[in-house]
Amino acid sequence: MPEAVGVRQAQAQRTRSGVLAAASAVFVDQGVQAPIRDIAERAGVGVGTIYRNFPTRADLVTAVYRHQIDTCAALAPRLLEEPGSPFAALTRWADAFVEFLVTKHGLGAALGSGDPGLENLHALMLDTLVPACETLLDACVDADEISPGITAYVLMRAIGNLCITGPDYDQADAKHMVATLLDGCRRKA
Amino acid sequence: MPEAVGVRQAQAQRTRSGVLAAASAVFVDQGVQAPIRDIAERAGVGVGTIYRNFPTRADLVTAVYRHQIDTCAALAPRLLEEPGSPFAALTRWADAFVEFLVTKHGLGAALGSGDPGLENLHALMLDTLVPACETLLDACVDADEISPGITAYVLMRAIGNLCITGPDYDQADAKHMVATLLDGCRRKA
Amino acid sequence: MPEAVGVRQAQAQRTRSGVLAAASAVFVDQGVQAPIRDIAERAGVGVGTIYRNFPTRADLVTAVYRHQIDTCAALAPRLLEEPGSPFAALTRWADAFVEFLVTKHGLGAALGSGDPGLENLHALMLDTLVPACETLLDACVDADEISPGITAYVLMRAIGNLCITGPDYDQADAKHMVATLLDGCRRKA
Amino acid sequence: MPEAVGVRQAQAQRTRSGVLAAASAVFVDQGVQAPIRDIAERAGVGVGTIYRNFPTRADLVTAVYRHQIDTCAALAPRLLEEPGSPFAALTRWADAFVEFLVTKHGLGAALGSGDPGLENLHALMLDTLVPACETLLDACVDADEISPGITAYVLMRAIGNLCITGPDYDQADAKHMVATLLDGCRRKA
DNA sequence: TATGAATGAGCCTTCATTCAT
DNA sequence: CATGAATGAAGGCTCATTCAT
Repeated sequence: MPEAVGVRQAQAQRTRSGVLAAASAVFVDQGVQAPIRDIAERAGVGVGTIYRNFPTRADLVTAVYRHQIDTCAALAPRLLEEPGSPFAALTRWADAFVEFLVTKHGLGAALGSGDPGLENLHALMLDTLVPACETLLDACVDADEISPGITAYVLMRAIGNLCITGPDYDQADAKHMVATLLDGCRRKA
Repeated sequence: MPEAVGVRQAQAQRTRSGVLAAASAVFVDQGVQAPIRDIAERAGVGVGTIYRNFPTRADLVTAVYRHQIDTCAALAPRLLEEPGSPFAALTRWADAFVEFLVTKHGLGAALGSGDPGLENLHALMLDTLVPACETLLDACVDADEISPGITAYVLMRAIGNLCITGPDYDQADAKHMVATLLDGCRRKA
Repeated sequence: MPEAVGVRQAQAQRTRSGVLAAASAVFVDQGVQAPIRDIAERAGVGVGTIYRNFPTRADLVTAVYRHQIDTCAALAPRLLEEPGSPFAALTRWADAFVEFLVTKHGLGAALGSGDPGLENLHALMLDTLVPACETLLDACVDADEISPGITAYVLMRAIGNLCITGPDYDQADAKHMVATLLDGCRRKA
Repeated sequence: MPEAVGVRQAQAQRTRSGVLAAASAVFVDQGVQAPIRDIAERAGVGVGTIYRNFPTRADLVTAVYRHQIDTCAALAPRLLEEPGSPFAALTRWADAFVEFLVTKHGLGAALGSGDPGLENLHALMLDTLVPACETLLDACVDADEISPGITAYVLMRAIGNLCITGPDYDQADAKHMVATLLDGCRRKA
């Protein structure tokens, strides 16, 4: 009964997706440290199901953000191909990255926390976003728009940190500061 | 027996100091959310002693950092009086602030976490550091060195966030990014 | 596997019952303020199991006594239907109520303590026992056997208080005093 | 220096009185289980002073109420000497006892709790109030106003229990129930 | 004698994690 | 595979009690 297997796989996939959607929602409400049980309840599954699919919290966090990270990474080459200076492309890419971060409560803090167990999210960023950012940075350096000496990783980490918002430091402030930081990277004439 | 009272007060003061030293050390190791018990053990006292001296965790955190915050605030007017541009003074003050933050693991994260209960540390910063920073910013604006539109509070929050270090993003990186951010604040000619 | 679910539910029900039995026993020994841990140990379960089934102490206390309270309430109409005067029915109902109270060390005290958190036990009594007692009292008043002016609630509180036993004031004394109180309620010819 | 000793003794006595006054006030506010520290603070002394004067909580509770208990006991013979029936004297004495109990939050509950450690308060009542009550009861029996078979101790315990008040069972209700109980003790014609 | 800082046992509560069904 | 009941470690906080001064 090969169909039966397919049905079962499809069901399993649906369960996984449901968990991811629930986790995403709960992370926005409560941050990435939310109790596993809350996520299970929101997803309408047992906690065991979450542990089966995502043995560690970091696995879950990573899976939740993987798609958006991939999307963000894929944006870089497209921006470079568009007309305009490489620095403009970098700026627009940073906008997208910031947009991603500020809409996810606690993710920035999680990234910056050095929390072991979130290392694979860290690794995911290194593997996908950093290379994407690097192409943009390299293009800027080649165009003599920014000084060399700023690595993609450090820049992204800095941007990530700037996106940790709070009561008196909101998303607009974060965007403003990121823009200011990029401006500071610019090669002066 | 006035001496006896003095002896007891001195002993109590020593205990208090020991707790503060232990807390400071534990905060570096584990962050400001470290279990009270750990701090008590490090200080060689019972948990009750901690609660007696610092009824809430925020009281303890605040006490640990108050002296350094005050010192940092007092630096601002002195830097302004020295020869050199206001922007140079701002840069040097930021250096001191960064130095303060990066040597305290987790403080930046704590400040940025919006954690209720850390509100009075927040308040302490607002009350002492923000005015200090404001005098520097105002001087820079007056000297037409930076554009208006950046508030002291937001700038400090941004600097604070940039000082959340971790593996692959160390103190040197933080300083570099802060310098870059300040450079981005500069009025272009 | 519908049986599997049934098995699990049955097991959970057995656990719940075990907790209730343990709690009942511990309440007799130590009163309703006994540590949750003691109850968990007596039941042979972890504290988490108690909290899962009974989020608050009041939930546990209420559950322990609910069955007996219901039984006691259901007795009132049956006694009224039996031959004999309404006052005799009231007396016999009070006997049953006293029997219930004196076998539960500390319940009377708990009811009389005004302890917040035991409000729903209080409410349970108001909702079930007070109406039961009221029907008896009303019948007595209608039969001109007792003077109006005594409310069911106050009478039950008084009976409850009289059932707080101790050394030198045992169950027999409590019953004697309750009988005397009821006698005092009687309309004199 | 015999005067010096006298001065010191007088000072010690004043301290003791202050503690008793503070304890009395705190007991009314918080019940007899109030933290020792609260009493010490209200008295303006250190906790050690309380422990020195009253090694156990029961010692303190007992001392607080001793004077009032003595006063209440002394009332019995005076009431008997006044014109009127012995039962009227008993009623008036019960009124005084109730008045004493209901104005002391938690004392009734404490008396009824069987709490070991409050045994000496218990003993104090046995030694002073029970004999006083006994003379009244005996006089009533002699006058054929109440049936024998009710002991002074049990009656007082019952009255004490009836004085455990709460939100919906106030002092007036307690007095009413005590009067009803006494009425129930009365010999019927 | 008086003080009150210090101690630490004890209770409460949450939640990550396991595992029998 | 999914479930969710059960577990118990972990951390918070209070307060009775001791003892050096």
